[in-house]
Amino acid sequence: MDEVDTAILAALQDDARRTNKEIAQSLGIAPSTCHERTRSLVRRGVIRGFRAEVDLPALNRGVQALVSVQIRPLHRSVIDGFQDFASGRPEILSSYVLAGADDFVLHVAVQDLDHLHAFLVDRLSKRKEVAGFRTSVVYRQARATAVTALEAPGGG
Amino acid sequence: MDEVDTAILAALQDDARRTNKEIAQSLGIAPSTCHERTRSLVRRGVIRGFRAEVDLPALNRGVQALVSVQIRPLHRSVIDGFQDFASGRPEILSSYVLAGADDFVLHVAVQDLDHLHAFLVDRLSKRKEVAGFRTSVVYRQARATAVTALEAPGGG
DNA sequence: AGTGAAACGGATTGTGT
DNA sequence: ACACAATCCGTTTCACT
Repeated sequence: MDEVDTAILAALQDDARRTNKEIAQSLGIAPSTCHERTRSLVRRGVIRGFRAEVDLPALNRGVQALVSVQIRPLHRSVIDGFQDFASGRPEILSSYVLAGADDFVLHVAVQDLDHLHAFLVDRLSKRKEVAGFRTSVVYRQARATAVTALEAPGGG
Repeated sequence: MDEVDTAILAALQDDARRTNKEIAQSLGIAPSTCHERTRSLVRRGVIRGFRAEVDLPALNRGVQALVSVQIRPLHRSVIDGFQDFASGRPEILSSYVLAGADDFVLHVAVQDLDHLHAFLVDRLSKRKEVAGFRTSVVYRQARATAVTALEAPGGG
């Protein structure tokens, strides 16, 4: 992970369709070099994949919320079962399994507040393992443009 | 957003480097048709962009956490200022502005627990507007493979 | 809006330095 | 690691339906 790798990674996180030629030129290296570096990043697993990013409002998902959920009993089978449930629900973008007071956080995106309420009371509350939950509507979200490598844990 | 648009969207969310030819073939349509559909999705803003997805452990970011933060006073300028701070910190992947008891949730990814602690006590606690925070370490995360459109709010 | 074909350009590979 | 060149293949455009 030198400077060139980092720059390529930043470029592809910003726009995965940027051509190899363009990136090479912007970095002042040969296209063949840039190409091999990019292949290496994929081969080493630094790049997990290339994905299209969708606009949630355009898909009738103008309302987002983070839902903190407590699960009981806190057994592996129950946790796995709830995560399977979460993976199967179209409303849920991602789910986090946590340490601490909350066992799960669900990132949901739905049409409007009515549908959020319906999801919470008709779907989530119906689950036997759900001991409680707390909902926070998302006003705004900001994401890092490019995720960069941090210093090695030992070498920092 | 008909069936073809949805299928193209799903394919590109799964792998943005899938070729137009491949997608067209899998859907049983002509490459030129598929190409125009994809262009339309981008033009209409349904596709916000194409991004490389990175592997956090490969970038020395093996520890993730969600940090709920309370901010005071709750003025626009303070909220915007804190969000700017969040956008500038390399540890932070994304930040959410919320309704409810928590004003912010920060999704952070750092090398290890030592660095998480250091970020919390050296960076976050130092901010005057931070009235309190609660940290949940992430054990696991699951993301939806493809985000699909939901029924229109009025027509459902 | 969809199709087929033709032109264009970048990806990919191999060779040599 | 870099540069060059040559092939391959997908993208892109266009005329037609």
